[in-house]
Amino acid sequence: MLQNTIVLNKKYLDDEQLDRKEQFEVLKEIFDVNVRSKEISELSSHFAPMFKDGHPVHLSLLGKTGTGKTVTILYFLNMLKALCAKNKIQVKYIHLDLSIPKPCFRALNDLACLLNATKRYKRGISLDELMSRIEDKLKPFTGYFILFVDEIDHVRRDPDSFLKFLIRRLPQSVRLKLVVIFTSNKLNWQENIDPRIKSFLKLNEILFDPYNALDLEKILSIRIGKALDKKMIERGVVKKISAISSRTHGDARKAVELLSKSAHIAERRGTGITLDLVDKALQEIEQDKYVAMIKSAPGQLQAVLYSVLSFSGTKPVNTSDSYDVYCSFCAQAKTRALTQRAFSDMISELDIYGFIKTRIVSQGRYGRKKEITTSLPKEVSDRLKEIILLEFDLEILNNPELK
DNA sequence: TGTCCACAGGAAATACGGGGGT
DNA sequence: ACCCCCGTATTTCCTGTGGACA
Repeated sequence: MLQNTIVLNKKYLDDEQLDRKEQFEVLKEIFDVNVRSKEISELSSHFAPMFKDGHPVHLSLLGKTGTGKTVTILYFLNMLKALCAKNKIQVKYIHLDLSIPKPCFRALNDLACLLNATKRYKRGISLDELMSRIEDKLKPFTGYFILFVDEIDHVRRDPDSFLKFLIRRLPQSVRLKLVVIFTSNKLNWQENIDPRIKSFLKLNEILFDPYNALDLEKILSIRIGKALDKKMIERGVVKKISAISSRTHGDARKAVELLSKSAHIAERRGTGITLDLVDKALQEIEQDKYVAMIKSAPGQLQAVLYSVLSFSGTKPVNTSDSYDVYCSFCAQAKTRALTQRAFSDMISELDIYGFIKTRIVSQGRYGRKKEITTSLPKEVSDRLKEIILLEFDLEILNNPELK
């Protein structure tokens, strides 16, 4: 009845804390209840030729974040590996994780590192050199080589040469049978690649739909079984979380996060998880997102946000007015102020992140301006302002603009 | 219809900073 | 330690724009 009885094993609420083996255990349970079974069977038939000495073409997995692309394929590859071992088929797979955007050089370097072909370089070695080292490392190998490139569209700066290497150069210089699995959340990621490479790229596509409420319910139930005390959860909570999540994003990770947050709030309050708490958790997650984002943002962006937010009230502000405020903020914070041009870029960035909304309005004779409105609830914006002041080590700040 | 406001936003130039080579 | 190179951040310069106003 006392607090701390809700969460029994909190690491099962956060994948980061699970080691590989535990992750696979969870996955196995999930797949055992027929979640993603359609995709798994598509995968199976795609790789089936391997058992008849055939050569599957490359594969592209498409779907939004949190639809389980990575997880599913890792699970599948693991099974495949076991199956191959049983059938004496040589196979090796590598998971190249590009979830953090990186240039072609880094991507290749990462790949080389995964193969133990080189050490990690910042630069100072040519792309060509990297490629040859990778090739050399793979030359002795003759079986199937499955390269899982996660988030292919994150290769910035010259993605073509990266693909060219994988699709054209590598297969020609080694004897192994290469199967590349691409992952992307952009359905059209292939559209802007060099047509010459594209014509070489024969691929099969598998689409991952967002999870529906039923799937999410299954996934959540498994987590609950592992992590929480069921008795402390009000009836309908799982259904509610699943419904909200499937409606808004269909992202399993976020659904688990919502569950986790609800549990934490409940624990803090010493109550069970109720339906109301779920709403509360939802709100808090939203708020945390903004806070985390602004904390990790560069100082200039924080300053810009502060100056915009300091126009309390809902009336729109234009760029030059907020720029003035920004300048005085910088003066007090002893920071150098950016140009108006750069300031305007910051504003657009804040718009993209959703801190503010902007709209270009023409006032005819009186010029064109960008109207800025904040879309954040007051409490969030107050919280953000507080944090920014803290970051700048400014305790009190009188708002000179509000005279 | 033409003018002209007050800024938006593109392009090129320049400053900066960190890492590798020597 | 010193210099060079490269990627990124910021500045400088500039062209473009919708519509009220005359």
